[in-house]
Amino acid sequence: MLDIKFVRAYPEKVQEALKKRGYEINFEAFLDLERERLILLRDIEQKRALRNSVSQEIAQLKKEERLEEIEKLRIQMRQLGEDLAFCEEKLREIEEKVQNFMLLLPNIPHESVPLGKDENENVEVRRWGKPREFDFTPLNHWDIGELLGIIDFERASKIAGSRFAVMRGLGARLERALINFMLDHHIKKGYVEIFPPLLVNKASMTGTGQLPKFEEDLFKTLDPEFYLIPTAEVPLTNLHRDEILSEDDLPIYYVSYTPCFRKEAGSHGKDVRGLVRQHQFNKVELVKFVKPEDSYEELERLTEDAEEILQKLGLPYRVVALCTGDLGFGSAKTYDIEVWLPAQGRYREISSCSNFEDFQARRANIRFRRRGKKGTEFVHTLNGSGLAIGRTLVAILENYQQKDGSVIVPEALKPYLPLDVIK
RNA sequence: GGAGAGGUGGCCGAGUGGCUUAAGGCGGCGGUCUUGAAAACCGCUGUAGGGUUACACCCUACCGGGGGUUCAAAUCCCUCCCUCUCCGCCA
Repeated sequence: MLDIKFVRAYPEKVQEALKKRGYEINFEAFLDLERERLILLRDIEQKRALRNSVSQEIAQLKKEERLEEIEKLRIQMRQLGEDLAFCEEKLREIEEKVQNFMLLLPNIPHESVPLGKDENENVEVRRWGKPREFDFTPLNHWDIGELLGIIDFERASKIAGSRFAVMRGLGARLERALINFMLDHHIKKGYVEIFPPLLVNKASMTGTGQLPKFEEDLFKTLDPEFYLIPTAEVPLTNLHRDEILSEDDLPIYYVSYTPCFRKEAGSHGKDVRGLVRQHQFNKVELVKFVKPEDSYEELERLTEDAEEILQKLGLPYRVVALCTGDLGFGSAKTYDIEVWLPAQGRYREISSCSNFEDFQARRANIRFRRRGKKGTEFVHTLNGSGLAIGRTLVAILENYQQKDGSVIVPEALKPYLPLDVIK
């Protein structure tokens, strides 16, 4: 959420910034509501002040047993109370409208974010590794997986449906090896491992920005009502919801392996085959809580931490800075890491690292107090995949495949999967 | 699923209708003392919104959420949520 005082004071600045993201927002109705809200608020507070002082007076008169005077004041105050109740109801309605408007405003992009209208205008920042030259036509990962008997899509669709996979034998072990390899890497870099609940409440989903705008992407349970997490970002960021941290607690680094659940509504026809787009997938996620002045430096380091996984695995990749039009709802700046997939002949997203600045912190009410200073400030939150497990597995199968259909196990993974080849 | 207890400021914890603008403690900040630190002592210290150039001052709200009774609610009533304990069931 944006700072309402800022939006109120500089609506044209906010409008202009959001235009860069492709949002055309009219602030007139909002500004009218805000004006009305403040007038009403002042009126209500004055009435409350009057009631409070008269109540004090009544207490005093009661001691002196001046009953007729009390009765007179009571009648007046009953009248005021009814008036107040009416005004308060009206204020509630206005506040709800204002709140709904604010919750639907996306974050303002950082000044360093390239201008652009969609993913075609993202800017490549750097490349690592050289795509391997094949002396045969590389297979798709789903063909490799089926040939090796390590991924079973057919039975997955029988027991669950489309966009699910069964990992079998060495496929399951490879998945597990990748999880442990990534977790250990990040723990060494100073992240604290968390294993959180995979079902969360509505307040948590609102805190990180999935709700109210993206309800249709989420799986939900009935009775009792819970949401399945679409990413560990949700429980991790909400760990400190409604907390006031001390300056000495920061920065906080968390790493977490969790399954993630997404409806993938609106992606019909995209990536229908293979592991790239699933309703359930595993991911290792990084989340940081930092002081505002450090957040852009922390974004660079978080992105590097994710990149190092690909470097260790010897998988070629590139880093792109998302342009204003492709930026996620709550993000002020995002780097995507894209891994090379030889069968598709292109780079595909495997990680997305974002600085939310105080956007999530304001929604989730995550603050900190500076040593020796009065008052509180919102922390900055960041997160990034480090990495998506399924897509990493795809990249390994495709990049390390051999002519005979077997797949070489990358050196860095051998402590976790003590084999030379998967065959 | 059944029975019971409880949710109060950064933390602990008192408070059952009006001198509560929430006692007291811990923590934090400042000071005295000290070569320095600790201890001791003294003072200050909740969050948010509005009025304001102003974290000076004034007002309002906030004691799990929502609603109600009342001139007045942390306190009484209703309702929902959450936590803990015991029993039952269970990986």
